[in-house]
Amino acid sequence: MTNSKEIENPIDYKKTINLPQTDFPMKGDGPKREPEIQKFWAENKIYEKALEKRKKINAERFLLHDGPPYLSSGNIHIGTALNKILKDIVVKYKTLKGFYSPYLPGFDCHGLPIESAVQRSESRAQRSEEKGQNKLTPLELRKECTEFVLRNKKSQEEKFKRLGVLGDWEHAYMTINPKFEAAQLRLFGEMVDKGYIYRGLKPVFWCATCQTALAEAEVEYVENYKSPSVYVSFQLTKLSSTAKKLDKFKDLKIVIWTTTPWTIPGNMAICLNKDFEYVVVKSQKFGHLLLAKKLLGEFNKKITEECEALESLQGKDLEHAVCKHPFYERESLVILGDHVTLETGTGCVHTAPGHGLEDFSVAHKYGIKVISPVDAKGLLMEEAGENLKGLYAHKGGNQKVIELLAQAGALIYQEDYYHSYPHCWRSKTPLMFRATEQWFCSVKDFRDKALEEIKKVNWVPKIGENRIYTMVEGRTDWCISRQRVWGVPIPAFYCTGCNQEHLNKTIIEHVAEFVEQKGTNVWWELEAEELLPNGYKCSCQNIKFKKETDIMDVWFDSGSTHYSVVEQSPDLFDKNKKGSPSEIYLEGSDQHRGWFQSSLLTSVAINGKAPYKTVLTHGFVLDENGRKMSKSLGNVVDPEKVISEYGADILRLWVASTDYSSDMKIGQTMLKQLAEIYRNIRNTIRFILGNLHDYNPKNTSMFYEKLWNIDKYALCKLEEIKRDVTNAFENYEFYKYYQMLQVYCAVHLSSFYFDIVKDRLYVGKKSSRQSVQFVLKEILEALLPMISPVMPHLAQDIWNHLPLTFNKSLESPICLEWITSNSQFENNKLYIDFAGLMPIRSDANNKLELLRKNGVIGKSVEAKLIINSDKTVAELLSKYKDELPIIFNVSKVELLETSNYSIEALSADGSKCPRCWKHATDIGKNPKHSTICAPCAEAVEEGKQLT
RNA sequence: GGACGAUUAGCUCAGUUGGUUAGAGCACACGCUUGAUAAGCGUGGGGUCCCGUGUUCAAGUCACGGAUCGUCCA
Repeated sequence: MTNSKEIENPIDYKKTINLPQTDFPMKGDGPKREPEIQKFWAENKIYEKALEKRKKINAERFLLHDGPPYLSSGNIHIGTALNKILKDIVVKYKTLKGFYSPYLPGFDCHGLPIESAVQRSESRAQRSEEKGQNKLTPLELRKECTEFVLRNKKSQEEKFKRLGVLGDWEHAYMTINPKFEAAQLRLFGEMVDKGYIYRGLKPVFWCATCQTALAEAEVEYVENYKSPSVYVSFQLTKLSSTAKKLDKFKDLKIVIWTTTPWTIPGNMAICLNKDFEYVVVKSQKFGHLLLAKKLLGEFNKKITEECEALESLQGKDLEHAVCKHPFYERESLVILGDHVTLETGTGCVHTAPGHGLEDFSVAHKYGIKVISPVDAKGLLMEEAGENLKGLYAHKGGNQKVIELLAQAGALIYQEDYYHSYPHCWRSKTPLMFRATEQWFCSVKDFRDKALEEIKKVNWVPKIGENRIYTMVEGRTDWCISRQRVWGVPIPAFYCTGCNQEHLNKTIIEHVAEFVEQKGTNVWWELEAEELLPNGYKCSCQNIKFKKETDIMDVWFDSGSTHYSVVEQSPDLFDKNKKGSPSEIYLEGSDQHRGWFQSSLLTSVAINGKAPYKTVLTHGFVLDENGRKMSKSLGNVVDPEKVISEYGADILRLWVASTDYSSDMKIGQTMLKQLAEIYRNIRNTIRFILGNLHDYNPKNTSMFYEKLWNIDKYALCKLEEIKRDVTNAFENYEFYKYYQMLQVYCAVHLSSFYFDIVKDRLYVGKKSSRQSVQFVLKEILEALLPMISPVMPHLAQDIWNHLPLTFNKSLESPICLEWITSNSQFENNKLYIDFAGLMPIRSDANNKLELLRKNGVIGKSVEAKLIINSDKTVAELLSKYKDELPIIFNVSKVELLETSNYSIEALSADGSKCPRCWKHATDIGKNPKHSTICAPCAEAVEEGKQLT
């Protein structure tokens, strides 16, 4: 080309500038495009490949063991989504970090809510009507439950996958898998072998009409139910040494109050509150009586007397005193309990351990026997005495007891009392608490060990430790039996001859072998003798047995997963490894009472150690105003709707953005904000991709020393972000990561570095452009793994649009390595200098804004700055003299050393260069390029030589 | 009713052993930009630090009491 030609055909300088080029779309369009990305992951086995990569190098294992969500529905709610996403973030991060971190999802399949849902279901009701029957056999019911559960599992699984959660979904564990059930039975066998399992009486809600035990969920409370309320006196026969001053009242009686007189035959104790003040009064009609001081006024009104306190003492002084039962030759012990209140009654609580839960647990502490002389039909039994035998407790029983009390001179007062009382949801009849034979796990036998283990676990947040510690410390024995059919059977047998119970490791192993082959249905399919080892005999020589009909508490199922899932899998568990099988459990804070505890108990029972090293808990998800979500309030946020509107990455970003250590809020305001942040992050990366389209690291000999100062500064800022983000992930503080990522992209990159570097990228010389590109590549390579755990779809999308020259031997950023620090990029001097330059830049912006307001300039680059400053600042500025116009985004910066610091902004000298848009006084200096400024002319000439 | 936790700008979060005028990003308003353009830049307004009492020279921060919300338990 010659000069003359150029004059004839003036160069279109627009074609000589390097504008961004990329196909990476500005919009994520998650609702539409995420499923395609997920399909890609599945088809190309990205999860498996990421694991394989770690397995090859024999990487250290990091096991997050999945707490199984309950399959009572096919839908997932926002809390479940949060939980699964948190887990996925952890697993993806640990994998990037270099661990072998498999994720095996699980599902909790048994239990009453499922059994009830199936019984209530429409199809079920319809069918039973057609068949003219209402009761399914256990096997029929179990079949329907199985179908129900499998349907829900499929549906939940799809929804979890749509969140972008990767894992071994194909082999997800279910608590109805025969292998799982067999392992659970074996774990139970170990506990039996250690003597932790025993049979005892416990009061349960009992419906006499249906003749069955009811669960909490099946109980309805009826308001204004009429009960006979009675005040009853118990003669004191022995005082404790701390109550000697009461010796003088020889006829002293304790007054109790109850609304269920039929439970008096079950009375074994009287419970006082240790802190209350109790008084002795003299009644004209009844002699010396003892009751709580605060309730004396009420009591006086009832008996229409004005009794006065003669003596007073604290509840604790009466502990271990003894009374006589009003109509049996039996003692009733005075005990203490915190559940005793001063709301109504006398402050002395009639305690029948067979007829009330609180009574039961407080009596348990004192080793008091449980008696319950009521049969399944609600009739008082022989033990209650000839007078009461055969009477229905709630009707004739009540009446007769009152009569007997009156005869014994123990009835002080009687009236009708209206209160809310539990009823059966099916028969609508009043319930009773009835002690029945139940199976227990004796927690007290290994409580101390469990408490010791709790202290060793890393609880995140820390407060979780107190929560579970006090719960385990104060818990009574674990009642593990349920009178249901949808669950794992308790594999016990009873001799039909002598009724002896048979439960031991050998029997259980024998049953477990059947179960492993055929599932727990076998318990209902086979006869007792078929399930027992050949020729099994009772010590009474009988060979006929009955099977236990109770099943295990569903918490025992999930509480066994550390053994029945983790320890059974060579992939998840290394038999030679010491310590807990799982690195981490991650669930909602309600699981302190649930899964964390049931898992801890079974694990300590058989292994003597906690099943986890770390337990991370999160709070609950509330609506935008901090209210609980409920259908009736209409404030439920459905994760599926969030996904169909914003995409899974936005939902995942929400998870990362909020501090889960307490309750979290979600709503449209937040989601819209998150969508904005997502867009900003996305466009920041789009800018990088666009400006790297021609970048080929192989052909670039760019060394750190050659970089501009602002580029070096950008790299040392990047090092800071890399370090801080890694710390945030290590501490599971994802909301800190979110804040950092957001500020980094919006402030450090978009509004600072990218904005000032555009000039060099678009119109600068090759070396200047490559200096920037070197930095952009470093930033991009750091952002990919940083984004990948939280927004994997975005990361994959970026990956798919990387310039061709990038090394893409991997298929997905999920398989990358986590960022490592580069000490070469750390530059403390630069960091400090720029910390000094930033406020000056801010002052300059203020001046430029004034100029803009006055209509003198539009873009900052149309201006020049004159900076007056003292020596120190002047030295700092002159150090970066050449880069100041770029840093301040103006055409020229003039420095003056004066005593005062001030900045002046003026319209720049010269005229606008049509190529770089800066104002210049050297336009046309290069005769070959008469219309553009000198640096542009140089850049254009350089470009020509390159082509 | 009991135990535990939360409460700083419209939203998400900082705020160190108590120490200047309580910060950031986003959102909002107003400008600029058409070479990141259904993007980008600049400037600005916005706070009863849940309420009350106390300790202190000094309280968002410490103590006590209360409110609201949430979880578990009864």
